[in-house]
Amino acid sequence: MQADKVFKALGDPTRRKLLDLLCEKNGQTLGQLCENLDMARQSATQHLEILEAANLVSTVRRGREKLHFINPVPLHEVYERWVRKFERQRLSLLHDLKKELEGE
Amino acid sequence: MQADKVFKALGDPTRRKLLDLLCEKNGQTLGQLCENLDMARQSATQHLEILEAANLVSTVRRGREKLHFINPVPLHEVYERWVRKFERQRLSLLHDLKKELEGE
DNA sequence: AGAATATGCAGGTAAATACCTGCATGTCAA
DNA sequence: TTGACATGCAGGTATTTACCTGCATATTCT
Repeated sequence: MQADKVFKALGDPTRRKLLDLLCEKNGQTLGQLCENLDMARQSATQHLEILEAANLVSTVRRGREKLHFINPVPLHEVYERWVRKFERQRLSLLHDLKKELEGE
Repeated sequence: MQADKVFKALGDPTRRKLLDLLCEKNGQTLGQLCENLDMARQSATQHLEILEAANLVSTVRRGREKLHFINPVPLHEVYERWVRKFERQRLSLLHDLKKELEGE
């Protein structure tokens, strides 16, 4: 997993919207995705390239079209490494701050 | 939740390291955190400000020191919105791609 | 074949980002 | 009260990012 690419990919509202669009209807072409985006096609292409580099989207060429599919695996890995770790200690981490605010 | 700030905050290795450092020992001062970072103090301050703006870190002033505490809540919210959604459909999303690769 | 369609490639710009140095302020302790 | 220490503030630079326009290539359909 490359946490860096995954988080950077998710750190942009356009790219999160692309994931949501693909979640509604997987396997859309570049053109279909662009219809929902309000930016030039080439800008959308760049966003999709970033999602692909983060392995969050896989593509398949079909004739002159390019189909885009969500790959949920990196999200799961990010969750395992970056969310569960803190989730496990959630209450004790909050307790640390509370104790300090109350004056030790 | 501000997904944008949270993901952008997580999209930098220094900031993820800061979270790991605080996870090992919560409530560290700026100076303590800097000792583990290999960059100027002011650069670390900027990273901590970004984590604080994303609400991933809360601070408490104690005399001339500033203590830093992890706040795990935004991570949990990001998980609920951005991971569980895809996790629920994980197998069907992967199936879409597999089907396409096999030629419909 | 030729026109329409879908995507790729090559730049170019403005704003954001991640660093830095230098100096100022506030706090503690002898 | 003065020196040492912890942090804050101001500004400066190089790189990355998120857009764009214009043109090229590849595929389909008539």
